[in-house]
Amino acid sequence: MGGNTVVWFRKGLRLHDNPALLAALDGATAVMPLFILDPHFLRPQNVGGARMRFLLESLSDLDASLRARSSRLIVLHGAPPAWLSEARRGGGGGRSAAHRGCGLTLFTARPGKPEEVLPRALKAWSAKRMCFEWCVAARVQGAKRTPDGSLHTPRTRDWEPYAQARDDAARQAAQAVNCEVVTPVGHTMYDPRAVIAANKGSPPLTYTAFLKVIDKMGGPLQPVADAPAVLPSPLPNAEALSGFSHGIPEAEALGYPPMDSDAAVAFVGGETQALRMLEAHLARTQWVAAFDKPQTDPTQRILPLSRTAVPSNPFEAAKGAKQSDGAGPSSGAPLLVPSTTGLSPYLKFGCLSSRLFARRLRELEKSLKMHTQPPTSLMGQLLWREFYYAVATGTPNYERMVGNKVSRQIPWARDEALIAAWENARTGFPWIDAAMTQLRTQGWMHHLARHCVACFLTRGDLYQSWEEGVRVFDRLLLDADPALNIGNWLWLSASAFFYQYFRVYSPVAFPKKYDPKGAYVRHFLPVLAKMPDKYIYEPWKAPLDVQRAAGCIIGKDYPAPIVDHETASKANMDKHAKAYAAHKAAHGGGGDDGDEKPSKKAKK
DNA sequence: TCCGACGTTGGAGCG
DNA sequence: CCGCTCCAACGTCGG
Repeated sequence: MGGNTVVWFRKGLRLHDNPALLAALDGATAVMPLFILDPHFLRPQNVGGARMRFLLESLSDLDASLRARSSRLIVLHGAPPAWLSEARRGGGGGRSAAHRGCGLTLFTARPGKPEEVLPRALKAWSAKRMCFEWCVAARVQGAKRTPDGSLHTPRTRDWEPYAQARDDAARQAAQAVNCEVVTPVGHTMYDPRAVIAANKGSPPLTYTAFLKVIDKMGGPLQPVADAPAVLPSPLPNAEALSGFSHGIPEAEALGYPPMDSDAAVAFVGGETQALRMLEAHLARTQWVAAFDKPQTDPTQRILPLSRTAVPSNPFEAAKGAKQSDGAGPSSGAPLLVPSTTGLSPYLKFGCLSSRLFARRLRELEKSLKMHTQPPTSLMGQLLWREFYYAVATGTPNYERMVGNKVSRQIPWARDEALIAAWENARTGFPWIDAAMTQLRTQGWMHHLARHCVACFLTRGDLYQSWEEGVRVFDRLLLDADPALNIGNWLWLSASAFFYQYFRVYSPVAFPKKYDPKGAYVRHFLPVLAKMPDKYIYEPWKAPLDVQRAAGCIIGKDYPAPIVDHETASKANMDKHAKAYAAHKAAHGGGGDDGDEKPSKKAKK
């Protein structure tokens, strides 16, 4: 063996429990840890500012950890400085251009794609082996329309998700220069392909079925390895590839506007912070033991911590601090802890290994007399992730409704104005708009808040396609992981996995249970800061003099509600019932696949 | 083939 | 504040 080896990082931005990295180290003389800033992801239409910053921070952290081990991260991109300054000036940008944080030009020429960079790099470095993490092909592309407007995504039968095409191209590039390619599974505990195989060739479609399958399979396939103490150094001047720039840029240099002040409080990217957060959570033994997902509070906010002085244990630091109900992110605001772990962004980028998390959880659970169980326990949350990965891997056209066998075919309405109102936090429902504002500024929402806004956009109120929701979440969430994001949208829209469409979240009653004084809404929608508690979730009901006193006139300072929730949700239930009946009519008599459109003549 | 229990997280009204 | 029932209405699994 021996020779020069490349470890190509995409997700998996960590040194601990990194199978691709370990495979690269085996017998290598020089190891080039490589990250390519893919222009596909440098577009605010595809990746929002908060996630781009999280990524760049994660890269800096990885670089620092590598440098402490006599190595370094080689970050290559094809953007010459002139291209970047062009980006900063902004320009077009389609429908996204008006959004905060989305003022960047749509680029037609996008140099520096991995399939351009890799052949040059492998050749220049005389690489004998390249290792990268195997990745499920579920990348979501921008929304597209058919001329008749009936479908939401292209109907090309052989349309290949982005990651699949990228990785295939990488393999070919390596083969062309006789470079061996190794692609172990590192992102999940189980190889999704093995789960599918163990279930007779198709993914399990219920959580309990999934649990049975992995029980049969035994433990996770891969052991959990520590970070290597030292790495073979990369070739000197490995970065010097003509035609490409190198180094980790600032988000501003990539054309992103300065960070929103509220965004600054949320998450700091990188493996170092991920492990720190993990330990902080595991130290709260009783909290872990009692963790019961549906009981966690969606209105708790992320702790405002300084990006330069992160407390080693935010939960200790938060002790004694009171929840602020003031408007806006005031300086010196008390620390607020999320009611969940907030580790999802770290799992998405692989700053934290799910297998390390699971192993530590299992150890802790063994030491406890009693603890909660899947699906609602913390371990249960990690297993949901595995479940969705198996479904995503085994479902062609997973990212869209048409041609997706697990998705019910629903005749969603389409109204650009409604979608835009939802996306831009202008629905007139404070709970929905506050949650969407948290998403837009911080890149994170509690799971139950996601339920509410997803139900609202789809089956609950607006009856718009879940694909529109996927698109927005995919851009704005720090933790946007297509397999999980799409799976949850299928769930919430009652298109797959969950079918009790008559259980609709009320944008008024639901948040009241957790936060009757509306502190969460007041924080994210300062315009409503002075609205009396009684009207905080339905300000349109406040008498005009109350609105005046609160300095917030509905219809002027804050939108009037774009739908009547009671009327809309009832009408939508009826539509869903008809769509289900059409499905039953089409499949009841031994019908085949789900290609046929929902029929209008469905029986009641 | 039928029937009942179950499914991570609904709302409203009642006692 | 809790636990319970009902609400028009679901599909899946197992016996």
